[in-house]
Amino acid sequence: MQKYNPQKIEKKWQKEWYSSGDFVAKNTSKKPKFYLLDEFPYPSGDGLHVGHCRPYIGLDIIARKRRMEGFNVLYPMGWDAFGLPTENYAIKTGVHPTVATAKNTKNFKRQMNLLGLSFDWSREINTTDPKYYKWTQWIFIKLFENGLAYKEKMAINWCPSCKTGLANEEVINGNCERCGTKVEKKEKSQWLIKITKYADRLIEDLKNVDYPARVKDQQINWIGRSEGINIDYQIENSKKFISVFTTRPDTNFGATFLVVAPDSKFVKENVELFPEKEKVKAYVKESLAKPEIDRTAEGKKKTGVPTGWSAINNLNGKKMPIYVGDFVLGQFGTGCVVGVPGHDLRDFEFAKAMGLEIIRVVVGPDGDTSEITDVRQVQEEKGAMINSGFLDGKDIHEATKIIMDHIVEKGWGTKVVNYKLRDWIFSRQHYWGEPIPMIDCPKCGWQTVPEKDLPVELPKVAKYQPTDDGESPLSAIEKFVNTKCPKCDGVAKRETDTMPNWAGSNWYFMRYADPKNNKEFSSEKNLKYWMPVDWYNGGMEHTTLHLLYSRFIFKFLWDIDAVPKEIGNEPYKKRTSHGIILAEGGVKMSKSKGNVINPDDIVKEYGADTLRVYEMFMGPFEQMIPWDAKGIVGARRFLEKVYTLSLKPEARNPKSETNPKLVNELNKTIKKVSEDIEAMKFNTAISAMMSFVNEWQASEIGLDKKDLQKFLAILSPFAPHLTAELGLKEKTWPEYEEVKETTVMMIVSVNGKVRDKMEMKAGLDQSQVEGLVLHAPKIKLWLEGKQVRKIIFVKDKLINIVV
RNA sequence: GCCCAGGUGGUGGAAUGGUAUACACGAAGGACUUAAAAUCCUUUGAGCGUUAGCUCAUGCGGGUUCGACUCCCGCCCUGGGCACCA
Repeated sequence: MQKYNPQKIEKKWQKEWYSSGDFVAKNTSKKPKFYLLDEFPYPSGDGLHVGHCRPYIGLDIIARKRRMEGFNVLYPMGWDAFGLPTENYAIKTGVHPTVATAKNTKNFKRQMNLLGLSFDWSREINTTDPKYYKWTQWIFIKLFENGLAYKEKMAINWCPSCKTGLANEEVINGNCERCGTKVEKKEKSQWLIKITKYADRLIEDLKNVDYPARVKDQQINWIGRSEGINIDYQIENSKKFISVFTTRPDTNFGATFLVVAPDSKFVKENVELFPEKEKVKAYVKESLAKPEIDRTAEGKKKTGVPTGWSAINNLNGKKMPIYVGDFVLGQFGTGCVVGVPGHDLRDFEFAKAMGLEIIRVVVGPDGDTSEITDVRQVQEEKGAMINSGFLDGKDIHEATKIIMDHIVEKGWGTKVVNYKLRDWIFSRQHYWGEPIPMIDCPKCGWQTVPEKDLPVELPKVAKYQPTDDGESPLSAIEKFVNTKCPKCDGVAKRETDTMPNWAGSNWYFMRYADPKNNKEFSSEKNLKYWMPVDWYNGGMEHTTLHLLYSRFIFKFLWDIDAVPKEIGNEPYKKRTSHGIILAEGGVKMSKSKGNVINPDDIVKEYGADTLRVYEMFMGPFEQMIPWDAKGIVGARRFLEKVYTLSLKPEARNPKSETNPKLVNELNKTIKKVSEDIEAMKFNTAISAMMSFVNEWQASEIGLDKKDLQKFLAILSPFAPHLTAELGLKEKTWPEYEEVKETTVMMIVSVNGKVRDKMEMKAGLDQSQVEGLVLHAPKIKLWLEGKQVRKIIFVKDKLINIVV
């Protein structure tokens, strides 16, 4: 008897597949196209661990099924290789990042091929290849030319450990996304991208894509749209106005003070004029020195100082003192809020801390109209108006509409929409990234590098170390920095900051359509054929980073006709997310904990097909799941069984015939597997095949030649090497016949409790079943002395007698 | 605090209104073997009972329904995201 030897057969078939070009997608085909994509990895020196493999295997199953269904499938892979670990490795060892990257990608590719993944390697891309990042730079230039890239001096998030600025999306709980260091505020001149201009469309167009609800929710939340009104209040004894953003103008009769943020424009412009300017200056200095996280960590404790100025409420002429307080954010709205302490928790706390007046303008729960002295009386979201002149008695929502129109009509303010989303800080002070292709001319200002001079290549340097003063290491290289102005030919300097590591992944999915094009980032013809991506899988951690950024950049390129209009303005039709694999015991796998499982070891011990089946069987694809070193043997045993049973003589004998019961089971299994793969329910697809194999093993005569082909076909996306070895010839996805059962197991219950199961002919109607059931001795026992009140009947399934 | 997902045997999980615990791991017993491994067979939610069988059990408490892991209301816990966003 031959023994299942995966190590031997897997090598053989991989060699065959990768040399034959079986997985190479064609740019023209009579077949319908299907573009399947998983996020490309950062090739770290540690190599792949088993967690990386899960999404690749899952999508590989779909890719293989689609090919069998007659699609021209594009399933590509590449490397998102700019980033800090490689740079840090270069700093430590002096090995150039290009060299380290080449070594790492080679290792990653070896590991991927070890799993038999059906990637089209003819389209392999690398974001650090100058031929690739030429186009990343080109996109930056287009953004600049269209007014969406600008340089501004501002307080940015600064990671003192990585020595670089960070985007808001890269700050997690006040810490650096990469290294966890507490982020500081630092004044720096930075390139920013106006993603906020696309905020509405990034929300609106989610309606047209098939993403999981949690992904849509998170993006919508992150963008944080709020509709409201900017009200201008005149400053007492002055011609100046102060503008305030509010979503609740209905409560404006209850406004008793104004608070401006320490870093707001209003403070910057007027600080010298404040009667209390010394107090204000001291407060501003103190609060800006605090890292943002410390400020919020102090929770609800409100601080502030009066400016000495007051503003006048247009509605009732009331004088409202203006304070500076750091619970107000400088970057949101106008950097200034109107305090309605009776109906906003934060305003209440501020009023209490400063001893300011509190006016009730909304009736509280149970009709409470008393003076507000306690936090629990602060009514925020519902109620009817009171003490508010012409709004009295109205519901707050109705009152909001009325007062908005009133304020606009009177010319006291304008309706506006604000977003939590900020413009994207695009400058990094590191070596290993795309140089920003801009030149600063003392005469002409910022100029783009002409397209013919692209790419601006990273110069060879001896020192990669980022500097403490926040300057990029490139700034020390005079040969790189000093250049000529493309406009006036005068002496000018290059931008020395590089792009964030998200830049290369903004558009990579389009490069796969045309990876070797030297004239365009991707040809119109190929984009029209392949885009949009039909199915994009990736990690939840990218929802408000890469996924949002790349949707934005795609929309921009669509707007400027860099991509054909007919492919639509969303890059990805469907998005799914995989759960990460945890180490045994449910903790994260990490090098420092020493609990990382390397797929190389698993393949060596059990074979790639076993690893593939196990990773798909462990649990739901989208769910986080711990690795179980013992559990994997179940997958191996299953494949062993398939191997042994497939080599049985009847499967080789053309005259043999499968018994009808097993044929029925096979049909049901094909149906289940076909449907489950589409829903990414790989775990239940495998359990159905396991059940089938158990039946197959138990039946005296096994599958015949034809049925064996069908079974191997549905197993092949999961265990492609094994099924190829067992002689799978079928290149199409098998069809199934709908199984009609002749007998059914009728569930008999009394008062909803199962009391018996009776086998009977299928298709009987209620009276026929009643006849059989009501006289059955077991049931009679339950009905004795009781009156039948009602009978519920579900055909071929269940009968419930209510007594 | 807000938004989202989840809570089922010893373990991973299955079942989206109709047989709760499929499939797999582990464990126990048995067969084969000089022995072990591998393989195969049996048992495996808890309790009561000699058996037939009965009762209880899907985080907790209510509700809807002939019937609820599944739907509704109120809690508790775990994970993820956001967080003084006016």
